[in-house]
Amino acid sequence: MEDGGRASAVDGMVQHIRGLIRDRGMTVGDVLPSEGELAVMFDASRNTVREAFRTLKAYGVAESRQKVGAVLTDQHQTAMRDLFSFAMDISVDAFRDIQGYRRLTEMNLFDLLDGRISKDTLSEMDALNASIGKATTPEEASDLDFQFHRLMVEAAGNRTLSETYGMLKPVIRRLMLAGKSQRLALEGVVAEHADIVQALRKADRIAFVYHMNRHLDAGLEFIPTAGRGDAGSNTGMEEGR
Amino acid sequence: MEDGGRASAVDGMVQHIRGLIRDRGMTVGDVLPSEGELAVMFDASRNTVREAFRTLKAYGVAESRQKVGAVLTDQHQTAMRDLFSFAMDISVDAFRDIQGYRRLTEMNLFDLLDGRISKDTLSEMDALNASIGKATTPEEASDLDFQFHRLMVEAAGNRTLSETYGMLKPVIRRLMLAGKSQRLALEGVVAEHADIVQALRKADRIAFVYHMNRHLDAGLEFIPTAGRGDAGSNTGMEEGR
DNA sequence: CAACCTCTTATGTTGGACATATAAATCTGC
DNA sequence: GCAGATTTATATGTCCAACATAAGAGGTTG
Repeated sequence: MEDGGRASAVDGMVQHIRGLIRDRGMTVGDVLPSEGELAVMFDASRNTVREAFRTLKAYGVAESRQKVGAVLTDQHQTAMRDLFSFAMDISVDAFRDIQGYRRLTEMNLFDLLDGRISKDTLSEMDALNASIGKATTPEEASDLDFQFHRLMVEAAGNRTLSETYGMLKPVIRRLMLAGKSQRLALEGVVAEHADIVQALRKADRIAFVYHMNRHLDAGLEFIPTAGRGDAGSNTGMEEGR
Repeated sequence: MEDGGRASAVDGMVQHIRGLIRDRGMTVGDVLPSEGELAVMFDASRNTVREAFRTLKAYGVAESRQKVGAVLTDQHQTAMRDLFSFAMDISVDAFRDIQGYRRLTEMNLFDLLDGRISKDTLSEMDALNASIGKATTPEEASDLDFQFHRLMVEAAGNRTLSETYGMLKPVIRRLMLAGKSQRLALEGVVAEHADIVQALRKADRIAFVYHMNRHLDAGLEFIPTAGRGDAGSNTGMEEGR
C-alpha cells in the first residue's frame, strides 16, 4: 500500500524499516533486526537492505556496529551539518555569502563575549594565534585559523551558535584555505587576530567590530569573484578518509 | 578529530566523489562518472560505489537515472524534510534544534536589515501579517507565517541565509503548524509580528531582538518537551512522493 | 522525414563468497 | 570458584558475478 508505483526496492525498504520503527515504537538505543533478518522479512536482498541502511545513516538515524547490528541514534545534528556542507559544494559562489554570514554572527559576538570570556581563553587564543605564524602548510594554518575563531565562538556560550559554526566548518575551513599559501597574507591574519584579542581584553566594542570587519573582509580577497576559477591542483583535501 | 576515525570504504568513496565534484567544479545538472568507472577509478567494488551514491541521494545532492548515470541535483529541501520527518520518528527534540537555529539567524538579522529593508517590504510584511489573522485553516496560517518570516530573511540580501531558510522550509512550516489551531495563539503571533515590524520601522535594535526572542520562544510552547510523548499529532507526514 | 526496431550502455537487484570485528561462550590457571 | 585468556558464533563490511530493466543511440524502412 505504501509502495508508490515506481518506487525502487531500496526506497521501499527504507519505508518498511521506518514502519518497523514506528510500529514497535523504537527510540534511540534500540537495535534494528539484522540485515539478513530484514532481507527475509521483506523479501529482498541483503544488499538492498544495506543500501536502505545507508540512507538511515545519512540521516543520522541509525548507526551500525558489527556483531550488534544497527542501533538507532540521534545524530541528525551531524547529518544536518553534512547536508549543508555538501550543499555548499554544489551551489558554488556561496563563498561571499558565507563570509557575509560569518559577519552576521561573529561581528555580533561582542555582546556575548564581553565580561564572559575568561583570561585563560584569551591566552589560549593568543597561543593559537602564535602557532598560526609557525604553521608550515596552508592546511595547518587554516586549521589553526578555524580553531581560533571557533574558540572565540565557543566562548560566547551559546550552544546553537557553536553547533552552527561546527556545521559550517568544512566550508569555512575551505574559505580560510584560500590565500594561506602566501606568507604575507598569513602574517596579516596573525596581526588581525592579535588586534581582535586585544580589543576583547580592553572590552572595546568599537575596536572589536572594526578589526573583525577588517579581518573578514581580508579573507575575501583571495576568493575569485565569480564562476569556477578553481585551480584544483592543491586539493589534498582528505578530511575524512 | 570528529571526521577522522575509522573510515569505511564507502565513507572514503563518498569523500572521493565529493573531491571529484570539487576538483571538476561540477554543479547542478552535471553527470558523475558511471558506477563502474568510479569503481575502477578509486579501486573499489561497484557495490561500494552504489552505497556511497545512496548517501548522496539521501542528501539530495545526486539522483540517478538509468542509462544516463548520476546527475547532480538540488534537492536539499526534500532531503531536509525527509531527514526531519525521520528524526521525528526517533526523538522529538529535532524541533528544538531547528528553533535554536532560527533564533541564531533571525535574531541577528537586525544589522543586515537596518537601513536596507525598504518601506515597501515593510508594508508587505504588514499585509501578510494582517492576512494571518484572517486565515481560516491552521495550514493557511502557518503558510502565511512562513511567508512573513521568509520575506524578512530575504530582505537581508544574503544568499546563503535565504537558501538555508528555504532548505528548512518544510520543517519550519511544520513547526509553525503546531499551536496554530488555537485562535488565541494565532492572535498572539499577529501581535508579535506587528511588534517586530514596528521595531524595524523605528530601527530599534533592542526592541527587535526582544520581540523576536519572545516570538521564537512562544513558538516552542506547543512542542512536547522530550522523550516519546507521542501525542499522535505528528502523523501527518506521509512518505509518498 | 518520421516511425519503428535493434543495440548498447548503465543502473537496479540478486545471491553468494570471504574478511573482519566483537559479543558471548568456553576454557585455563590459580 | 573465579578472573583472565581463548575460542566460537554471529552480523557487518566488502567484493564479485550475474541477470533484469530502462533508456539513449543509431540504423532501417515506409
